[in-house]
Amino acid sequence: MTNETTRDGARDGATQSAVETAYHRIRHLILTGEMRSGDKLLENQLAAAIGVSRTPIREALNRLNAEGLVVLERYRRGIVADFSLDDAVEIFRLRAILEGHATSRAASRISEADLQRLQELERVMEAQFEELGWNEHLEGFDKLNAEFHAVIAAAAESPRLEKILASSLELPASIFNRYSEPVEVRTRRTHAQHREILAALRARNPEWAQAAMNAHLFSLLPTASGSLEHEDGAK
Amino acid sequence: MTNETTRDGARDGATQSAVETAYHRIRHLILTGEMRSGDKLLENQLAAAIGVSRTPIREALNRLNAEGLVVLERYRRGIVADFSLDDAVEIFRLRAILEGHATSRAASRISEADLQRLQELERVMEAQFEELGWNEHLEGFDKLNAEFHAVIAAAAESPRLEKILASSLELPASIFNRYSEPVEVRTRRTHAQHREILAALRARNPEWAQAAMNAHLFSLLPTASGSLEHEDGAK
DNA sequence: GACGGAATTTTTGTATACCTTTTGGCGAAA
DNA sequence: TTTCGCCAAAAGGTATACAAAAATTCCGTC
Repeated sequence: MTNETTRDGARDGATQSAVETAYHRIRHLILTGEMRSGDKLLENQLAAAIGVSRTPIREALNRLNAEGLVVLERYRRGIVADFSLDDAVEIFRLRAILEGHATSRAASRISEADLQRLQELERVMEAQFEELGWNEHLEGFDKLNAEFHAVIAAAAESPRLEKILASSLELPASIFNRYSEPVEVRTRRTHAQHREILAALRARNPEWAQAAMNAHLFSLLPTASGSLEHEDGAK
Repeated sequence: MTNETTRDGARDGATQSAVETAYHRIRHLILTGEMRSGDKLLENQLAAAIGVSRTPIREALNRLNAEGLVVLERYRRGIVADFSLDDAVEIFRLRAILEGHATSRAASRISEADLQRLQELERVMEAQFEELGWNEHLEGFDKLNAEFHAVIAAAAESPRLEKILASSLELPASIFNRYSEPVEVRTRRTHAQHREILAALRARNPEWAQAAMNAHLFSLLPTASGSLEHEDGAK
């Protein structure tokens, strides 16, 4: 029962702590949609599934609670947070403000190496899209896209800003896809916008970079007309 | 030694949890300057002082770590975070951006009751200042001022924005006073600025309100010339 | 059959015990 | 005297035990 690692993907050199393991595992479950809004998060169950005791599970849940991904109430079972359309809009609005600011700062600070990295990331994203088509490229895309934005956030050289963007303004991909335009519509535009952001950073033009990032994020901003046809029978 | 409450100010009706107690107590120690940057936060010691076990202490320290007030490293003793001038500038810049946005939103949403509350808060702040003078009014001022800003943040009706402002962009008062202009210079101006923000909110003018809040915060933004004469022997 | 409430089970909150790692000191060798 | 390394003490990390609250079940009553 209590062998150390039941099965894991994150087994690098330095053994990571039990709470890190638990945190990333649970977070992944939520962000990928394997656990859906309202699902119960039972400490014992999670502890057994991940192979650690309740203590690190509780610590992980508290972090996720602070990040807004789970809802904890005293003596009540934790549940996966629910994201309404309003929540999605709020998150994108705040992302636009903060990531726009970050991009502006990055324009005058980013290193040549980071610019190369951004270009490489975008190149791979577009190549995967050409190769795999609309839907199959999504799994790889999310990861690469996250790093694209993370590189820019880091280049802003504002640690608190970086942390807020990374931890307080996340949205599960499933929720995002529910409220946003369908992939087919937004993919090509996203690539064009990424290229423009990159160009603005290369030009070291803060205003342009900020505006391009804002345009990118606001174009993704969920609308009531997002994709009403989805309506599956879950509810 | 281990009686439940050695001494406390937060003893309301509903018994609050041990971690809440610990969190608020430790946070207060840091924000008021009773514990200074670099001071060691030993779990056993805090547990004994507050009268709970290590478990809630650890939870509280983790929250404070996420908020940036303490620094935790695996297997290392926690310490009170150090705030450089750059940190203070960063915090004020982000506060200006986010609180400006919040004030803009508040202008078109704030209730009459909240406007009354803001006016009352400002009235008391000014009265205490007139009565007590430059320095003695400070303890009361910090609390009232915090509520003034909190009321506006709440009126923006953006829960994540409110949470970020309340938890990720705090600065210990002692640090603030170290880097900012001396009280005598800023107090009267602060009151005038508060009145202007209130007027802009009353006028329900988002641009004005945002600009007034920005002016308020940027005027407080620490500068290298802040108060260089302090130079005590700590360093 | 539906409703209400008490007993039981489940689940979370806190304390404590145990393990791993760091920290600091002491002594030997250079 | 300094430095290195080892050992003991201290501190954090995790597991487990116990307490308190909530969720659920099971009856009895209407």
